[in-house]
Amino acid sequence: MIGASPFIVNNLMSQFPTDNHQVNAELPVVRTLAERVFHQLQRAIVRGELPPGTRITEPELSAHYGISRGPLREAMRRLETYRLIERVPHVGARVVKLSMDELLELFDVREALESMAARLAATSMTAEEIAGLRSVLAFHERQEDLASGEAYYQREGDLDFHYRIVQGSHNRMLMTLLCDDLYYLVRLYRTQFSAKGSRPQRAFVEHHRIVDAIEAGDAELAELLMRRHVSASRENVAAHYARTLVEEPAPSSHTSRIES
Amino acid sequence: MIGASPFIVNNLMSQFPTDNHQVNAELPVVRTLAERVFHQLQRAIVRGELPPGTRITEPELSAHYGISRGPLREAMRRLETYRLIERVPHVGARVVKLSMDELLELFDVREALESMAARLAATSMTAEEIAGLRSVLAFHERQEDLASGEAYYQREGDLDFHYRIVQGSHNRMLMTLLCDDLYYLVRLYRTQFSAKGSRPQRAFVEHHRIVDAIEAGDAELAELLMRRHVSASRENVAAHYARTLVEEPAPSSHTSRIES
DNA sequence: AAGTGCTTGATTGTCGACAATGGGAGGGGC
DNA sequence: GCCCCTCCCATTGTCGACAATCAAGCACTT
Repeated sequence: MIGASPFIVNNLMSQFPTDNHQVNAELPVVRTLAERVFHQLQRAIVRGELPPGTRITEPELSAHYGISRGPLREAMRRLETYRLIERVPHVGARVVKLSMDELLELFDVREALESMAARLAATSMTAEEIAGLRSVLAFHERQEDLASGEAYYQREGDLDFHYRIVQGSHNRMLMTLLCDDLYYLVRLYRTQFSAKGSRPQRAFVEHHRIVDAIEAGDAELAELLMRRHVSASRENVAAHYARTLVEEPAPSSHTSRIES
Repeated sequence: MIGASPFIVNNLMSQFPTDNHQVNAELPVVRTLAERVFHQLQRAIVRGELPPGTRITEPELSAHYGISRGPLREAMRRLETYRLIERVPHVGARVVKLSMDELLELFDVREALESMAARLAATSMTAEEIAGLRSVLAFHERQEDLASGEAYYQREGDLDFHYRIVQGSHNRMLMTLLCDDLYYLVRLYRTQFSAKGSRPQRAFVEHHRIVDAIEAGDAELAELLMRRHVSASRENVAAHYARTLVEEPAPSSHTSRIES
C-alpha cells in the first residue's frame, strides 16, 4: 500500500553525527493527536514493546494515551496502511505476526524495487548524493573496524545505504513504496527475527561495488549488483532460518487468523 | 458532480463470463458504511466523475452520501492510502492531480514489480492458473478481432492479464502492492490521459510469448519478456505524450503540490 | 497604493454517547 | 460426554455537537 502521509518523508537514516549532506531529516511535526499517537504506537510496535499478535482494543489504548477513540481510530488506520497491524471489521485489530514466508516475500519485492532504484540512480544521482553515499560507507567502515560485533549500528548503516540509493533514483513513487511503506516492516522483521547472520564483510564489499557502478553511470551493472546483493541477503536469511528450524520444530506459519 | 451511483462495489477484472478460476474476486461484502462509501468514492474518482484537483469537504460528502463524518473520514483515509486523494491536516483534501512524470515513474515501478512477478509465476504458477491465463488471451483475441477500435475492453483485458500473472507469483506482498495499491492508480491514469496509442497488436503478441515462457517454466525469459513488455508500453506512452506536447504547450509538470 | 494585521467564516479535529455486531459462557438436548 | 443453541457482554461502528485551526476578506497604517 502506498503510504499515507505526504510529510513523513523520511526521518530515518540519521544515525550520523556528521550529517551535513542535506538529509531531509524533517522532524515529524505533529499537528494532531492522531499523528502523535500514530508515531508512539508505531515506535512501540517496531521496538517490540507491543509483541506481535497482541490484541489491540480501542478503549484500552484511548485510555492509555489519554485521547478519545476518534483520533485513536485514525492512528490505527494509518498503522494498518503501514502493515503494522491487521484489522477485521467488527472484530478488532492486532499487531502483525510475521512469518518467515512473508519475510522472504519481502526480500523478493525489495530485490525488484531496489535493483530498479540502483539502475535509475546510476543515471540520475548527483555528485553530492554520491559523495554522501561514500561518506555513509566510510562511516560504516569505521563502525565495522572498531566493533564488528555491534551488529545494530551496522544494520542501521545498511538501511541508510539502501535508502540513499532509493533517494538517488529520484523516483518519488519508488521512494514512497520503499521508504514509507516497506521501511517499518523491514525494521520490524529485524527486531522480530533478531537478524543474526549478517555477513557484514561480504555485504560491505558489495556496497562498494554498487557505488562504483553508480558513479560510473553503469546502470545495467548497478542494477545487477544490487539484485545480487539483495538476493544474497535473502539466501543468507533463508539459510540461517533453515538452520534454526532443524533445532526446534517449526510452528506452522499459516496460523495468522485472529484467535484468542 | 458526484453521480448518484448505485453501489456496484468492485467487480473489477470480471468482464469474463467464464470466470471460474478463482480470481480472488474479493466478494463485495460491505460490512460497514465506511467501506461502502469508500468504494463509491473510489469508483467516482477512477471514472473521472470527481475530476483531479477537486476539493473534497467532509460536510458536503457526508451530506451527499447520507452518513456522518465519522465513517466518511475513514473512507477518505483509505482513499489517501490508495493515493487517490491527498490530505493536509487542518486544511483539507483533494483528488490527486496526475502528472506525466508520475505516470512514467509508475511504469518504472511496474516494470520492476511485474517482471519479478513473471519470474516467480514461471516457477510457481499452477496448470489451472496457466489455463486461465490462456483463456484471458483467447477472450482478448476475440475482442480484438471484432472490434479493434473498442479500446476499453482491450484495456480491461490487458489489466486482467497482468493481474493473473501477479496472482500466479503466489507472493502475497507483491499481489498487494500491485493489485491493491497500484491498480486504481493505473486506471486513474488511463481515464486521465485517455490512453490512446495502445499498440494492441504488438502487445498481444508479447502477451502470448510471456505465457509461453511461463508455461515452459523459463523464469529468466518470462522476466525478461515482461520487462520489455512494460518498458515498451512506457516508451509508447512517453512518445505519444511527446507528440501531443508539441501541439499544445506543456503545463509545467511539477505543480503537483496542493496550492491555492 | 502596497503591505500588514485583525476579524470572520468555514472546515477540520476531537469528544462522549448510543446502536450494532461478534465472540464466549452457560445451559439444554442428543 | 459431546454438540448445539441461546443469551449476554465487550468491542466496534456510527452519530451529532463542540473546540481548534486555517484561509480569505477587510480595514488600517506607512
